[in-house]
Amino acid sequence: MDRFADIRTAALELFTRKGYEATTMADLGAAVGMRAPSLYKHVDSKQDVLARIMTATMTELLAVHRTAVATTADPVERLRRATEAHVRYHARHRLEAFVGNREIRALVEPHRGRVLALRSEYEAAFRELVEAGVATGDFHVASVKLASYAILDLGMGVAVWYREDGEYSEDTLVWQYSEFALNIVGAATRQVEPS
Amino acid sequence: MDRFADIRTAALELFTRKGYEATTMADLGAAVGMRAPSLYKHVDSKQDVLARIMTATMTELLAVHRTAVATTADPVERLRRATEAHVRYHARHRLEAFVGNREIRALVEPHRGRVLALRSEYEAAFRELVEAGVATGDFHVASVKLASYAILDLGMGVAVWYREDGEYSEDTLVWQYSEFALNIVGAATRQVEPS
DNA sequence: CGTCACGGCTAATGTTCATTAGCTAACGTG
DNA sequence: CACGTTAGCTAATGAACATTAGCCGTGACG
Repeated sequence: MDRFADIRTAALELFTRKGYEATTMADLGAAVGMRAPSLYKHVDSKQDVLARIMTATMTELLAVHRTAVATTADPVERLRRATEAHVRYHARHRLEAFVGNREIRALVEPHRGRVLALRSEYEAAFRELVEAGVATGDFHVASVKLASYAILDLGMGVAVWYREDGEYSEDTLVWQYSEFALNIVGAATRQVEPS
Repeated sequence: MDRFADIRTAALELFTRKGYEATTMADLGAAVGMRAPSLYKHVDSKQDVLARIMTATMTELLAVHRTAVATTADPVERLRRATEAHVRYHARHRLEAFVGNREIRALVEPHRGRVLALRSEYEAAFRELVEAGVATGDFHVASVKLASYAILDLGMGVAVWYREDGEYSEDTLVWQYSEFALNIVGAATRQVEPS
């Protein structure tokens, strides 16, 4: 079986719980049942593990975003789907998203630059989504940039506190947060009674 | 002059930029113009620096929150003021807020427990604010917890990207984000034309 | 049945740190 | 003008860590 997949999974958990710097190769080895030096049969370096996780994550996130907005032109629906994809990814892949957001500092060039570029691209995509809705008069915001940042930040938050076995199903969460996003841009479609 | 204040300031910048683990006592010393060992004339340990920063920050945040909601009983106004205080604090003390949010992992007991308790208290306060508005019918949310998390997350986001010399004044930001918060709980008071 | 690559191990290396020891210059106080 | 205290320094200490070297059992394949 692919030992690298195990290492990657263990690294996700450790990087999330202790952080990249505080995670030792011995920790990582122990988590997959081997000694630190043996890890080097599967990865180039600790930095390599982080870099692979982070680039894959950002690429994936960008991909789900593109898929989400691919099949409709309506600004409201585009933003809804993009937010759904955003929140769903941050819930379903919360460790990846968590590490991806928090450990950019630990990433070294050239990986750092690449990941930051992907992230800018992702942010720009949301900004354009909001802009489009403003242009059609569907959205009403004082600042496109602030509104899109706010929506993006919601996803990051989810990655921090969401638990698969927690109080909320992924769908409940996704649906609720999309509503929040539409509320933020002033495109509320319906009001919900308290539960 | 109080050398500790300088050290604290330098530590804030370094912990934000590189992270606690990646910051060395030599870095910190260099930032205030002394060698690493000399720092120990002013602080007990590296952990001590972090602990002092984090407890002070959480205590302060709780204090501004209490002041913000102290003088009105109207749920809408209470949430608005709490959000304003929240966002304003995260903008004005962005380094403190950033470190306070991100370095809990690096904090060791008993500080960690204390800071987490303060944070729970803060979160609970927001939850109660939303709950009160739902009770009076001013707010309309499917889940009090999700809505209050979403609002709290907005502040965290601000601490990440806000720059004092950036595009937005503190007031613009605070005002906009409070609007977002009220939108999130379905208590929108006005719509704003695009800028 | 030999052999070779794979994937593990222990031991060693060299570095980086936080922190401690112990020295000293400056300075305020009597 | 002694003198102790403050706040800096260099040197030392001891631990932790990423990574490399080199060894060995196992199992696939000829």
